[in-house]
Amino acid sequence: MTKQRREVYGLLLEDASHPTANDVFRKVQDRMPQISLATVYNCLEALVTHGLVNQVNFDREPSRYCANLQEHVHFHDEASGRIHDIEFKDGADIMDFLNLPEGAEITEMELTIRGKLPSRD
Amino acid sequence: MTKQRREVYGLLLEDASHPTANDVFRKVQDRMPQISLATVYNCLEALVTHGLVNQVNFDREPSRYCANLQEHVHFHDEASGRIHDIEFKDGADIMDFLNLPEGAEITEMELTIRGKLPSRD
DNA sequence: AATCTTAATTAGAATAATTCAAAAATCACC
DNA sequence: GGTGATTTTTGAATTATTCTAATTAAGATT
Repeated sequence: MTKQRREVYGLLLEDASHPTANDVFRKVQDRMPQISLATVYNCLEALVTHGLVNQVNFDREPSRYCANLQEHVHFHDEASGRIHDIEFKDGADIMDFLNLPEGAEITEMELTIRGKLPSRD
Repeated sequence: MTKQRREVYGLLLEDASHPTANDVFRKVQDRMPQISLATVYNCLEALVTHGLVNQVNFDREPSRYCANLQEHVHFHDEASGRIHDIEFKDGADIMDFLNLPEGAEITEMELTIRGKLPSRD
């Protein structure tokens, strides 16, 4: 854990907006003006490979990063453009939904939903 | 529907391997040597926007295209590198699995699974 | 404290998928 | 068959990300 990694990680812990590498770069620059974009990419990669952070890909958009390690689904609100974390219901198992061939093993799964959230007035 | 679009579409109907734009380009070239990669991209885009073809994104890999319009899930077999289409069980509704806020509307969803399929000997 | 070793950061160039722009070709319709 | 609109082509541009080489920093060792 270097200064830079701690800074990037700290930012992700506070900021649940699923920022891109560039977003992270701009925000971290406030506190470490000399940091480079490549370092931000390196830090994010290190955090991801060490399992502290998840990399989230949506369509062909730039990757986003989030420090919410609990298993969850991403909901892209079309109105606001924001991404929300949605949890599974208790006891829900995706295997129950799918016609998976006998003996298939799931390593990892990613579910992304696009839609509209009710506007809260 | 132009010659090129028909060719690209025909290929996708026959080829369920979820080819990338480049794969499509190389294969279509056999029958239309003068076609350009940009045209393949244009054709794919046209087919996608007209709803004949789905664009599938997995992590940061190149987009893949498939003409299977039935709602399905993509299973990335880590052993073979191949992508398989998996269908939902009858009557399965993803809404039943998720703690979605009241009133949320789903426009579109994409589920991708990484894992191992049993090797068939 | 000085030095050695290793790993991380930096800056900038390189890469790869995709998109864009302009000119040429093709198509649909009169 | 001509005309206007749309596509294709070619090649250049863009953008996110990765790579490279050089520098710097961080510990460990004397």
